[in-house]
Amino acid sequence: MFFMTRSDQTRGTHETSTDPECPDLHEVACEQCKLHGFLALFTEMGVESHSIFLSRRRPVAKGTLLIDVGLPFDGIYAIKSGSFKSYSLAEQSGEQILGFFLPGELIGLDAMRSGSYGYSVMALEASTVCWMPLKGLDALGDQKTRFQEEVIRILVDQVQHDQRQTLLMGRRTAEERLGAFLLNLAGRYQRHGFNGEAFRLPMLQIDIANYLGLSMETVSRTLRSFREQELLTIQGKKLRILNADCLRSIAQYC
Amino acid sequence: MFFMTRSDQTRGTHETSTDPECPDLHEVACEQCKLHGFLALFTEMGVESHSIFLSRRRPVAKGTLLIDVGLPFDGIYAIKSGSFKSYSLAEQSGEQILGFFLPGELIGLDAMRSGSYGYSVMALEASTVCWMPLKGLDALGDQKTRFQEEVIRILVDQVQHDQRQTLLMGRRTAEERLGAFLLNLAGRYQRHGFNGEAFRLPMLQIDIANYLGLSMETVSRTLRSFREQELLTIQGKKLRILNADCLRSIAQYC
DNA sequence: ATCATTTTTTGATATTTGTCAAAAAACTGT
DNA sequence: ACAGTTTTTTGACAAATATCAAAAAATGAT
Repeated sequence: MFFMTRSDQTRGTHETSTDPECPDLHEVACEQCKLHGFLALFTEMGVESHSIFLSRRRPVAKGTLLIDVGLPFDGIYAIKSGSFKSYSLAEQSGEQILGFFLPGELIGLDAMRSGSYGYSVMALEASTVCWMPLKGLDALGDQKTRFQEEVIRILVDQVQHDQRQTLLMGRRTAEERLGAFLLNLAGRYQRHGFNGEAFRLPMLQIDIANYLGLSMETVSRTLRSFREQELLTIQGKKLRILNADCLRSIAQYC
Repeated sequence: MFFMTRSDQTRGTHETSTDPECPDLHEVACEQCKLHGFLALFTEMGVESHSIFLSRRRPVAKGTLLIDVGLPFDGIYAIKSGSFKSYSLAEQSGEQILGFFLPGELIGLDAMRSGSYGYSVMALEASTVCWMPLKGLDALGDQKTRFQEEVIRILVDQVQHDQRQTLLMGRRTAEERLGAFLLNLAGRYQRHGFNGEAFRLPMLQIDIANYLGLSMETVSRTLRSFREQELLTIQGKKLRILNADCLRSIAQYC
């Protein structure tokens, strides 16, 4: 009671040193990026096909729209560093968060078929992306098959991710949802070569709440409860998972 | 108050005639089935490739496992008639419903990559399926490209469906979830050539509850509320949507 | 560093939903 | 048609979460 307040234990002020193992900005190596499978393929295919799919690096400032709903499909984006949220605007309830994107992940492949993007995508922080126009596929001839295999691989991964996500959202309690959400982020960071125990939580709590179908206040209170159970610590936007096993048992499916 | 009870208005006994427009069993025409795109492709390709993908009709009794978790991938199934649920078994909370499958829909394409099915699939009623072994793809040579385009098309559809589903699950209230669930089913029936206003609800309410992360009792009470608002009627397993606009405004995103 | 703005936290209260128990209704097989 | 079983419905109450209002903390700009 008189030793330390919870605040002293778990939340840093701007003077407190932050977690040294947690990077200030996540930047994925090209080898860890989902675009890499494509690129490796093009290298094998030779220069001419590679030129069709020229990938260009581009910075995106915080709050900028990378994709606006309804824009014609012009290719896919890979996140090099930073993070994004995708959302749609519903008449009645305003913005609805559809998902978050982390370094190494692809945006927009699902718009290939309909021909236009069905959502908007905004940078949550200063970020960089690589862009791949995906035009002139037919010029590849029979090598197109290899390309398609890669597309199928990625789509199947995405189907599995989305289904796990649906499961997550079906969970009842705020603890289950938020726990599963954090473990989901941890797994995605780890899959791309980052520390899955200490990472940035780049989105606002109000966006997490919107995404998980909870109120902002419940997200805040549940995070406090996790801190009090010593499952994790939060310093600013930096999160450290202290007891992943326990968090997993709370989240139930991950 | 003394005219009719709600029960008289909206629920039939076994003597009451059921909705004539709602079929007792949904059976999709081959032209409406997602497998049809494949089949059309094989016809174009000639007999030899068609023989690789020989599709066989097969009845499945109620309660039978079509797929058991962990079984090696041996092809995809298309539902000709009836319905199925997919589920996984979690240590702690038992069965977790992952989704429902209706006539015209495909099961198992996402297991192509991992090589084994990640869930079990059980018939909710007496059903028939078509099976396509998906082996010997390489023998197709450069026609494989056409096949893969079809796979991509289906996977993209599935990604979009799953993302809409995730959205559904993120909705807070029981009315929003159940309304969105029913409209989702309606859309899927309609897409395969059935009446989207009067259709069977082949699954148990307890399975709907499990899937939506609600209690069985809340599902029952919410359906009653929908009946009292004259948004729909239910006679046994037969559902009729009376006021889709209002249901849509309750469900918010559909 | 300071001030204005945004974001998070906290408390009090209302609403929604889950849980438990029991009754009613629907389904199943004979 | 009947009896046993499963499924759905209902009521009472407990638990979880939303909402509203206000304070505290963090962030951003000058």
